[in-house]
Amino acid sequence: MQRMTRQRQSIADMLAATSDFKSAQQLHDLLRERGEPAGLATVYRTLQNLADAGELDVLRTEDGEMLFRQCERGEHHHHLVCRSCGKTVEIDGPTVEDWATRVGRAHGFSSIEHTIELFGTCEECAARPASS
Amino acid sequence: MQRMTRQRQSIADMLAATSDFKSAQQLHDLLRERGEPAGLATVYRTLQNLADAGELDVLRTEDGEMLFRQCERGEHHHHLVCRSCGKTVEIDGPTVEDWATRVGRAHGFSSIEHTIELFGTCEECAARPASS
DNA sequence: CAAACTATTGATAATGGATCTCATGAACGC
DNA sequence: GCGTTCATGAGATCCATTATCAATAGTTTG
Repeated sequence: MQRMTRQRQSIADMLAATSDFKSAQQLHDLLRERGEPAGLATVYRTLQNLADAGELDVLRTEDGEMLFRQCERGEHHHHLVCRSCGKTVEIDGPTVEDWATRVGRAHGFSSIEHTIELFGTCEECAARPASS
Repeated sequence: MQRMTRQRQSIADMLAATSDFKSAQQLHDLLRERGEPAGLATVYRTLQNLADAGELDVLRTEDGEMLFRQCERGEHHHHLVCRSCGKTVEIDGPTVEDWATRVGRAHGFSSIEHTIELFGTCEECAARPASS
């Protein structure tokens, strides 16, 4: 049975409140700062569960760290992520979807899936010299 | 100065001989089996160098492991990878490249990079019931 | 060819994200 | 409340990758 605990509630709230991709560690820190601490293991577990349930989108940074985000739309879409602050824009690209399956088929591949993520520096971070 | 050592030669040969994406660990094992062992650190370092020099393409598996492959073309391109046998086809998509930067700019992002990989089942693997 | 110079190697330690362990604590049905 | 059972979390563990650094081996030079 699935129980609603204070930690799960906090994590869910946190995710609902932000619109950026965050790592488990970041969430762990944010929760502590907010005075609603949760064990790191719990954060990881909860994120895993939510991701499995399809309630979170997951992606990996260049250095392999997992980032999570609660997305507005449930349907398939992609992301434009600021590599310095995590700011995220949801993108859909019918053009690209078509291109992907078309190219796949052309080479005799079936059950085609694709990974498409865009990374860049958002306006604010580009303006700022270099801080956190 | 860049020196040509036995290890580097072996690793380069190994990469030239295969057409599939391989992990550092796999290459390390293959080299040992072949009787041309190289330290794991050396394998990682060499792969890193080659990748930095743009002579290798890198991608990450779902569980975050890095895979390397020597691609025919030096220019930017993407891959269509068979998820069951690793067969890889090099893809280029001018359409997609444009789309990526266009979308990025439209949202005020700069220094835009993108990750686009296609996964599917190749003809041979689709025909075969289920083996390795 | 040998000495000297220095890039490279590699066994091993260190890192760091993610997962596992398991005794303790908290949800919730009754 | 009570008890059953799931959840928590501090710390151990895993595993890919990177750093350390003394020993080794390309290269150059005399």
